Amino acid sequence: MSREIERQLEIIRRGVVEIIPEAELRLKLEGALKTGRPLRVKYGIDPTAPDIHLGHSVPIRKLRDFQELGHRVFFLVGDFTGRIGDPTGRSETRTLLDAETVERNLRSYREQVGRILDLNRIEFVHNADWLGKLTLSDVIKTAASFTVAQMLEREDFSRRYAGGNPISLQEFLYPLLQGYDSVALESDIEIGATEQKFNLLAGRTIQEIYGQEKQVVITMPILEGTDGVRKMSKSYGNYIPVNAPANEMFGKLMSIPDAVMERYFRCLTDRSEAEIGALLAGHPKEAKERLARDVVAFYHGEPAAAAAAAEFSRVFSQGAAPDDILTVRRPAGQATPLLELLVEAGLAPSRSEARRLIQQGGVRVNDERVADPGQTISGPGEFLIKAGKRRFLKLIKE
RNA sequence: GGGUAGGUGGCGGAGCGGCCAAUCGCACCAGACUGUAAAUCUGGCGACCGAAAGGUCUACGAAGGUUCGAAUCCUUCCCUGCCCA
Repeated sequence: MSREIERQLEIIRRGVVEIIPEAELRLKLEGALKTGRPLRVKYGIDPTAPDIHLGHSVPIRKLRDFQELGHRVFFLVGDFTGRIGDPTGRSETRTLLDAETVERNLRSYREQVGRILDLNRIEFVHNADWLGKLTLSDVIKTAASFTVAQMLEREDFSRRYAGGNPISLQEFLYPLLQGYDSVALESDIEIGATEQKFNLLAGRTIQEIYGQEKQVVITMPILEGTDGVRKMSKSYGNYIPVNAPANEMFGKLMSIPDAVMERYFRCLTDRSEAEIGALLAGHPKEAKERLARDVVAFYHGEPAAAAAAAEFSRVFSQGAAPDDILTVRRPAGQATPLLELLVEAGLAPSRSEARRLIQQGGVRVNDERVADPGQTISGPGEFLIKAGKRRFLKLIKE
């Protein structure tokens, strides 16, 4: 039995930042094994952000570990707390989402998360079910367990406070409510990114006031985005969606700086430390290709990953056009103005931009650089238009 | 409630009557270099017209006003920080 516990602990420890406290986790695992009652693992999600990217996949992959170890994974949909908005610094009061929107977001969420773990073994719960029923006395009881000074320990609060930026009082409620969720769920373990640490720990405090056994907190690293510097986030534009097509996912993975390859291996693949070490000791490009293939294979399967790798090498190493390329047909009888074509096909956002692109030598037609923004294309025939490094268009004049 | 400082482009942050579509930094785009990297260098970076020079329109919290002319002055309103209660 202790061997089984060690086995589970080893899997759980992999890739985590902190387990608070690990001794309690061991006890909980022992209890679960003894009674045959699996642990309840909580993970909170925000119903306003249905775009799941590889950064989100880090904690979700950890949930997958728990799922495979036979524990119960709960996805807690923050449909109530979503009204408050997690204090991320740029928070503003969010408009209340109607049930329909929450439902639609959740469907999209499920579809995406289903790419990472088994949906049939996940329980989705909504915190509006209980938070909406709390009385003012309940809220006061919960609020009494924290002081303002404790709240201000939270990094984003202290930073904003020190910087003279606004902190809305309701933001203080967020960790309290998230903590209460743990009470309602009788959570044994809560998983979140390191930036969630304060909120996760609040769960322990609040469970204690309600006389429950405290949850164990597991924090997961925050993955850098494709810029290699800032955290992966949709608003920074440095993210890789989990539902990105294989080729796109591969390309984006290849664009990360070498320095974060190690992080990506650890957070996104199942490679062992020894394997990672060996790969990093070799040629960086090969290591990065391995990384990209591993990750793409996880989401799209090995054949698709191999195809993406081949396509990548063809398009970018050799500068050839990709397979599936946007194609536009125009009558051969009249000259097609290149400027308009670029905008209409979405290769440039505006005519001004398209003009700039041409003036800067960023546009090629059949591999020949275009110098004149007034250039037109006359047919008949096929023309391969390339804008910048990775935007292609095929024009057929017929 | 009183005092005081502010609200400028995706962000930070200059400007404080005309030379401002707005210095600069970040982000972003293109070119060079390369391992499609990253770093670096060069150029660009509101929209529309133009080969270009240049022109037109929309923008500096909101609405009015003063002026030949306002991001810059005045009035009202909205929002925020700080200090005092």
